This record gives sequence, C-alpha cells and structure tokens, in this order.
Amino acid sequence: MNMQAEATDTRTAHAAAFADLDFDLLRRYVQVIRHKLTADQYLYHAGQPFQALYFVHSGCLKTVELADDGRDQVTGFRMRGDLLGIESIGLRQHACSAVALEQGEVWELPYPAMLTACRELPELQAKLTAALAEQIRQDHAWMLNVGTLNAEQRVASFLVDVAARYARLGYSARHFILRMRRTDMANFLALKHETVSRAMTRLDDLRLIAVERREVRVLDDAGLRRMAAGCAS
Amino acid sequence: MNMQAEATDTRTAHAAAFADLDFDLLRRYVQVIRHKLTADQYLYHAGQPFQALYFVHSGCLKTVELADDGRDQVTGFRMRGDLLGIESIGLRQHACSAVALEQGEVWELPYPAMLTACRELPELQAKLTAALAEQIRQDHAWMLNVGTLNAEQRVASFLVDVAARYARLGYSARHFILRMRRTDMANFLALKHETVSRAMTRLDDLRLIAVERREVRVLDDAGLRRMAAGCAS
DNA sequence: CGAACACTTGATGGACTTCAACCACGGTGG
DNA sequence: CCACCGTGGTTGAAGTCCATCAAGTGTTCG
Repeated sequence: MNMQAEATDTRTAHAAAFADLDFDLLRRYVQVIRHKLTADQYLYHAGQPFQALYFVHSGCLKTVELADDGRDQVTGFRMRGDLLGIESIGLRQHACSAVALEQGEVWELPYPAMLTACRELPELQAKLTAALAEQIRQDHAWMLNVGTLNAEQRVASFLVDVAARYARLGYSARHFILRMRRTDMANFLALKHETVSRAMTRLDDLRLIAVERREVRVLDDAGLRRMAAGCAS
Repeated sequence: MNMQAEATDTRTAHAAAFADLDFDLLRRYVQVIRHKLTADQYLYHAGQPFQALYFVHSGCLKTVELADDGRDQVTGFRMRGDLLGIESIGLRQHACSAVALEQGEVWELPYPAMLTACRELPELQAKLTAALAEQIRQDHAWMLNVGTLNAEQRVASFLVDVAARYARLGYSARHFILRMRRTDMANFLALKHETVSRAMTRLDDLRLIAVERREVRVLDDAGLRRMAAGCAS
C-alpha cells in the first residue's frame, strides 16, 4: 500500500504525532495536570462538560460511543502518546466516554489554555490539526475493514494494528499482551466475543499466531498481514 | 460561529458549519477557484498530491477509501456547504478519492493559502478545527450504527440522516431524490445492494416511506426514527 | 475456598450474501 | 419510430457466516 509516502499503514501512523511534543515548552502556556487512573475508571462520561484534552502517558483506554437507547460502540483504543477528547472539540459536552482498561496516567490539558497556546505556537496548532485529521483517517480505515473483511480477517487486521502500535512505542511487535477483554475487541470490530474467540483460535490453528488468553505471539507476520488484507487464503 | 449548542444529532450537525463562512473575507487571503463537475467525475484520486480543500457549492459527491487489494469503502456523501479533503491534512497525498454523483460545482481552496489565512483569521482556524472534529463525530456515529443496527435499521437511519441534511439546506425533508445508486448506499452501510433494495421495500411495506427507485417520500417520520434507533418494532 | 468474571467451545438458527432472473428506464442508431 | 442494449433496481431461492443459546473451563480476587 504505497499510495502514501509515509503513513503507509494509516491506522498506525495515528495521533502519536503528539508523542514528540515539547511539554516543557507547552507548560509555559498550559497548566498540565496529572491524573492517575485505575482499571475500569472513567476519564470522562459522554454528556459531561468538555473542558480539556488528555494526553495518555501510560496505560490503555477505550473510547465508547453510546446511543440513548443503550447501544454502545467502542470507537478506539488509546495508548501512550495518544490524545483523548479531540472528538468533542467544538461541543460543550463530551460526545463519548473514555474508560481506562488498566491503571495508567493521563495528562490533562485544559482546552481554553490550549487554544491560546495554539495562537502562540504554530507548531502546536499544526500538531493538533494533524491529530484530528489522522483520527479521521484511522476511522476511515476502520470503516474499510469492517465493511469489507470477514471475522477472521478483521481480527487479524486488529492484531497487526496492535503489533504496529507496540512497535512504535518500542515494545515487541512479536509478543504482547492485549489490554482489552474479548468483549471490547468484539464490540470494536462489530462482532460478538464468541466470534472473536473462535477467530483467534483459528489464527492459532493456522500457525499465524500463538494465543493464550490475552497473550499473543505472532508466528507468521507476513501470513497474518495477508490475512488482514483481503486475501482469501 | 456558535460552538454549536445543539449537535444533538451529531450526524446532521456536520461540517456544514463551513456553510456560513464569509467568502468575501476569505478571498482576501485565498484564491478561490471554481470547478464544474459532471457525474462520475473524480475531484481527486487517492494518491494524488494533496494541495487544496474543496467547498461543495452544489451537487453531491462521495468519498471512497480504497485498499491496494481492490477493496473499497464509501466513507461519506458531501453536499452543499460541506468541506472535502480535510481527511488528507498532514499528508502529501490524498488518503481517499472523491467522486461526483451528479453535476455540480466545488470551490477549490489552496491549502498553503488556507494555512496562512488561518493565522490571520482565528475564526477560520476555529471553523476548520470544528469541521475536523465534527467529521470524527460523524464517523463515530456511523460506527455505532453499522456496529449495532441490522440492515433495515441502517437504511432507516441513513434516510433520516439524508432528510435532515436536506432540511438543513432548505429543501423538503419529507420528499427527496436520492443522489446515489443503491450500490453506493449499500457500500456505505456495509451491506449489499440487494439487501438495501429489500430493506427499502420493507420500509415501504411498513408505510414508513414510499419509495420509487430514487424518489423517497417520508410517510411516518416518527416511525422511521424509531426504526433508525434500535427499536425492534 | 468459592463466587464472579473472562474465555472457550459446541449446536442451532437466522440474517445477510450470493447467484440468478427479471423489469424499468434512457439513450443510440438502424 | 422503435428495436436494441446497458445500467440500475427489484425480487426469488439457496447457501454461508455469524449471532445466539448453552455449557464448561480457567483465572482472579474478595
């Protein structure tokens, strides 16, 4: 998938552009507030006043979109270097919820201060805009996957994506621990958890990965990628 | 530029915030170039250099995400007041393609000029940022729908959305002509065109709408909305 | 230790896809 | 003018994949 010089895999090039931000400089304009999170803790609820963005310093969170009739949809997972809350920019209240999957730490960036900082630091403005655009591309890649891939392929694609994100953070792309439950993966991939479970064991049977609950070992990276693309085999 | 108090229905509040832009003012900074489009004409192809955003002045276009293996996914439809190309901000090349569904006119806004204009006009910067965030919310709403609704409900939801967009443009929300083929609707909704066709006739049988090919009359707005939400009945 | 939760696996049914035929419309050219 | 063809849309029948229901295993934590 050339098409795009860098950003080859648009889903991995994601908002992590924010990771290399100069926080010392930023702190001159914005009072950065640290928050520790425990597993299952809400960072913010849909409907709460939108007042800040959040930079993930450690841990993993999920964002959940919910309808008034109770339907819910996991729209993404965020790790170190990712920005949270950007989807609510321009609103008075958060459009979705963010929940920690494990303990971790986020840095709160009050939005009004960010706005003024953006005027002083064109670089910051550019990064924020880039993060927003990147989020759109990530979502579109998701649409493509969910709209065109079957269950096994979606799960394979998800694993390839997770591996790439770990690699980007300096961890192993070959061996990692999933941070989310099967239910969360399933919801994100528009499947049921039983289907995800079966897909995982199938990928295991095919010797593409070795799974044991949340522990994943990538045995055949190329094969997994082939599966993640539309390849029938 | 209100910061939109409403946006209850995030899918309809969309990027049209750009519609009320002061183009006379903008023209001082940006050379706005008009382009006529005919049906099926590409405004830009994925992979082409990204150099401008486009404001839709008339007509309707679809944006299409494509994978190297040939899979493709319609990620949205754009009408008057909508902004095109924002998903490629931060890249050198367009991340997706944009195709006209009928004849129309778009206004090209060269991106470098837009960037400098944004420095001079904070209002413009705010609108661009808001448009990006709104696009994310639209995409997340789509994810929620595709992830949780069955075929009939998705089609109902789509029609409610289209009706709202027409209403916003001053047209009838009760009687309109769809601009896209069944295949495009189906692709967008992650279904097959036969399924969309069947869903449409089912909604017709239920007296929620009256369909004849692309012509749609909304007979029971409340019922259609109920169907579009997760209501079983 | 036991209860709650997460995950796996099996059996069944249903919703959507696939394949196929048919119809309606619009344009073209004989 | 109308036969002809291509495209888009509808409808039917059969097949497939995933959801659902259900049971059972493993793990974690009070």
